[in-house]
Amino acid sequence: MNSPREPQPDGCKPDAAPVLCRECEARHRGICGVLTHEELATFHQHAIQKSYPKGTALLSIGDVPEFHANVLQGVVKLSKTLQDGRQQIVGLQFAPDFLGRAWGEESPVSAETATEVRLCSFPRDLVERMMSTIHRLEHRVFEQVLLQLDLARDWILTLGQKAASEKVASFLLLIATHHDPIASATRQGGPTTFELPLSRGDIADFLGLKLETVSRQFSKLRELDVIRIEHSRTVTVLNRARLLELSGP
Amino acid sequence: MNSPREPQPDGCKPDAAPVLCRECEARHRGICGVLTHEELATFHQHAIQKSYPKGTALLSIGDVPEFHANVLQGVVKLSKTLQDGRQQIVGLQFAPDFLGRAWGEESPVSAETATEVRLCSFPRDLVERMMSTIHRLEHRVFEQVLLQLDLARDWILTLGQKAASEKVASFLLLIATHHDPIASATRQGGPTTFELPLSRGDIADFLGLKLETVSRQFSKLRELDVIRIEHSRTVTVLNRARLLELSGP
DNA sequence: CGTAGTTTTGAGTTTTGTCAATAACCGTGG
DNA sequence: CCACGGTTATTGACAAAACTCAAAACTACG
Repeated sequence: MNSPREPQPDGCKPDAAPVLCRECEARHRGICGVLTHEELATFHQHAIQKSYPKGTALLSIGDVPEFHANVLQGVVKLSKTLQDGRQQIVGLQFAPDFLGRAWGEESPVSAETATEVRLCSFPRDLVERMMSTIHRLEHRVFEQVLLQLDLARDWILTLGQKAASEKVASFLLLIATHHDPIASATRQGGPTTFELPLSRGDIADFLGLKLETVSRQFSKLRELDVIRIEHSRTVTVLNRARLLELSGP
Repeated sequence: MNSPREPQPDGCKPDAAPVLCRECEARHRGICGVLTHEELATFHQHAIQKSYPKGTALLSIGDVPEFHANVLQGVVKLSKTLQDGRQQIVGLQFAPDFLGRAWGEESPVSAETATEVRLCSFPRDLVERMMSTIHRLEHRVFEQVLLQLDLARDWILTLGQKAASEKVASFLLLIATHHDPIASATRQGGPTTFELPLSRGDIADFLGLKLETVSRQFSKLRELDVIRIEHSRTVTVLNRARLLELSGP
C-alpha cells in the first residue's frame, strides 16, 4: 500500500514516541498510527489534551473549526436541526475517532459531548499542512471518512426500515459493540454490562423516535429478559442472540 | 492546494484531450477534472463507455467490483436490504458522480440502475494504481466521498425527523435541484418540469415509507397546486417556494 | 384493443406520537 | 444522613400518522 520511498510508520516499534502518546489509543487504532516517531513528535508538540464536561458544545453548524481532534475518551454527538427545533443525531464518535472535517470548510453538523469527553486537539492549519505533506496521513483520514460513510448508510437503513423495537435493539447492540468489541465479534454468550452514553431523549433523537417510545421499548426488552436496567443508565445484555434477532438485521 | 512540484490539471486548457472526453461532464465537474491531458489519455485508453437499461443490477452487496465508473447519464440507486427483504435506498448517484468504492473491498451496498444509465468504466486496478500515484486524483475522490457523507447525513435528518409529507416534498426538491441546479440556486419562481427517475415504490424505499403513502402525498401536493403530474412520472413544480416550506427545512 | 404493471383511492388496523400524571434519580444544603 | 427541588424516566389514555389489504383507474406496450 505504501510506496517504497515512503517512510514506514513507527507505531509498532519499541518506542521513542512522545510519552503522552505511548498509551494513547489514537496512536494505535487512530490516525496517529500512520505517523513516524518524528512526525508524531511534531504533531504532539502542538497538541492539547483536555477534558470537557457532559453537554459541552464543541462546534455549531456553520462554524469554521479552529481545531481538529482525536476523541480519547467518551462519546461525541454530531447533530443536525430543522428550523422548528426538531433535532437528529447524525453520528456518534467514540475513541479513537478523528473529529473534525478534513478541510476547513464550515461544519455541516454541530458537535456536542454526550458524556464527559477527553480530546487531543490540534490546530487546524497544522493538521491540514501535515495531511497535504504526509500522504499516508491523508490516506488514513480518507479511510476513516469512508468508514463514517458506511456507518451513516447503515443508519439510514435502520431509520428508514426498522420498527421502533428494532431500532432500540440496534442501538443497544451498537453501544455494546463499542463497549466490548471482542465479546461482540466472537459472539460469546456471556452477559455484558455497560453505561449508556446517551439519555433517553438523545437516544430518541438518534433513532428518530420520541423519548416515550424509547422508554416503552426498553421496558419491553426488560420484560422479555433480554436486558436488565439499573439506575436507568446501566444496561446488562442478558441474551445477546435474542437482542440480535430483535434488531432485525 | 497543489504542491508546487505537482503538474496542474489541464481541464481548462484549449484542448488536446481525448476526443470522447471533450464533451464529458466528468472531465469538468467529475473526477477527471484533476487530470492532465496525458493522464487523461492513459485513463481513457482503458475506459469503456456503455449504456445499461433501466433495472440493471450493477453490483451486489459483498461483490468486489471489477470496475469503477463515472455516471455520465441517468440515475443509479445504492441500496441495502434487511434479511426479510425490506429495502432501503441509501443513496442516489447522478452524473458526473464517481461510482464505486475507493478501495477494492467488498461493496457495502448494492447498485442498480434506476433509469437507463450511461457509464464510463475503468478497471479497478488501474484506478487504484492511478489514485496512489496521482495524489490530486485521490484528493478529488476524497472530496467526493466527503460530499457523499454530507448528503447521507442530510438524508438521516430527513428520515429521522420529517413527516411523510415533508419527506416527499424534500424528495421533489432533490430531484428538481439535480435537474436544474441553476434555477434552484437562484430561486427563480418559474415552473420547472422534469421526469421522476424513480417509481413510486422506489421513492418509498428511498423515503422509508410505503408506496401508497407516497402516492397519497403526491395527490395532496397536486390538490394544493404545488405540483402538476402527467403520466405519473412527469412532474411540474408550480410553486417552488411553497414546496420548500412544505419540505420543513 | 387487451394485458401486465403501475398508480391511485378507500376502509380499517397498527404503530407511534401527544399530553399528562407519577415515579426514580441526583446533587445540594441542612 | 436525610429532605428537597430539579431533572430524567416510566407509565397510561387517547389521538394522529402511517401501514395493510383490497379494489379500481391509469399507463405502457405489444
